[in-house]
Amino acid sequence: MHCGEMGSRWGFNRTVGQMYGLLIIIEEPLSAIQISEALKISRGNVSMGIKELQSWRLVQVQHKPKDRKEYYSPAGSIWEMATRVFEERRKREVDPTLSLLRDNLLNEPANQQEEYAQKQMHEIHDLLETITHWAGELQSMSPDNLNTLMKLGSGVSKILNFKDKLIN
Amino acid sequence: MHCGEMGSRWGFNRTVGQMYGLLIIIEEPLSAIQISEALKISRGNVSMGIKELQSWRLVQVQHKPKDRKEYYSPAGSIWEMATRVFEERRKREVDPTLSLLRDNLLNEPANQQEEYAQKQMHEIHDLLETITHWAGELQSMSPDNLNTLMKLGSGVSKILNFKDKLIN
DNA sequence: TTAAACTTTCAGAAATTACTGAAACTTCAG
DNA sequence: CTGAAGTTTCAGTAATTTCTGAAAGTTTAA
Repeated sequence: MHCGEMGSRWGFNRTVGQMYGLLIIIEEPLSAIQISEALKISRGNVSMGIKELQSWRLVQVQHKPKDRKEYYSPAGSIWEMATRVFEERRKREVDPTLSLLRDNLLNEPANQQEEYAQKQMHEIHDLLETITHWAGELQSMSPDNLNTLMKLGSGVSKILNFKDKLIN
Repeated sequence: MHCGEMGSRWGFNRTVGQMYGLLIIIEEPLSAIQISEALKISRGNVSMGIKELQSWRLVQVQHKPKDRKEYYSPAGSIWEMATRVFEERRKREVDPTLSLLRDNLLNEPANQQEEYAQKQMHEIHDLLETITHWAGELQSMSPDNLNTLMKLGSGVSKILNFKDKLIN
C-alpha cells in the first residue's frame, strides 16, 4: 500500500507502484491473475502495469514447466533496480531539457534580455551535465565500493582536500 | 513552455513550472500580475503557484520603493536551486519510505515469507540511506569543487582504487 | 477610519490521468 | 485445424488534479 501511495512521486502510478512492491516482497514469481487478486485490481490494469514496469526494465518474465502462464519477478538486484530507476528518470526528466537547452544556446541572442536568458540557460545546462555525469559515475560502482568509499572518512570533500595536498 | 511540459515530472504542475522558468530567464523581479499576463493564467493561480514555489524555497519576494506590489525572483544561485529541489524531493520521495521501512523492520518476522520480505526491505533501507548520505555529501560541495573533482581523472572509481593502493 | 491597492482562499468547472471489463488477439496442445 | 488458456487493447467511466474567478482578507496612505 505504501508503494501505491508513493507511486506517483516515483514516476509511475498507484497500481504500478503496488505491483512492483508486491513483486519485491514476495519471493515467488507471480502470475498476472495472482497480482490482480492480491491487489484487487482488474486483469487489464495488471497487463498495462507490467508493460509499464517492463519499459522501466524492472520486471522479468518467467515460465514454469507445464504451465502456459507468465510469471513475473523483479529484474536484478536492489542496487540494479535503483540504477534503472535513476536512469529512466534521467531520460524522462533531464535529457529532454538538456537537448532543448543545447538547441537554444546555438541561437545568437538578439538583445540584452536574450543574452541574460542564455546566460542562465547556460548555467543550468552545465550543471545538469555535471550532475548526470556524476550520477553515471556512481551508478558504475558496486554498492560495496560505494559503502567503502563512504566510510573512508567524511566523504567527498575530504578526498578533494587530500588531492589538493597531493598536488601541492 | 518547456518548463511547463516538464513541470509535473519535476514534482510540481504545469503552471508552477512555467512560472519558475519565467522567473529564471527574466532578469528583473516580476509582480504577480505580470506573471499572470505573461503566461495567460489567472491571478489566483499565480498566487497558489508562488506559494508552492515558496514551499520549495525557490523564490524570493522583493519590494520596490513607492510600490506596494510584491515582486518575485528566483532564490539563490542555480546550484542552490538544484540542491533545494533535490532536498525537497528527498523529503517527499524518500524520507517517508525510509521511516516506513524502519518501523517495519522493528517487527519480528512471523514466518518464512515475512522473513524474506524483511530481508528485501532491509536491503532497500540500506541502499536509500547510502544514497541520501551521498546526495548530502555532494550538496555540501561547491559546484567548483564538484567540477574539479570530476576533472581529476575518470571519476570516483579511480579515486577508490587509489585509496586501496594507499592502504596496502 | 476609510478606501484603494493589493493578496489569498476556495467552490466549482475543466482538464488530465487512471481503471475497468468486454472484445480482440495470440499461442499451443490435441 | 480447433478451441481452451492465456494476454493485450481500448472505449468509456471514475477518480484525481489543476485552474478560474469571484469573494474575503490584508495592508497602508491619507
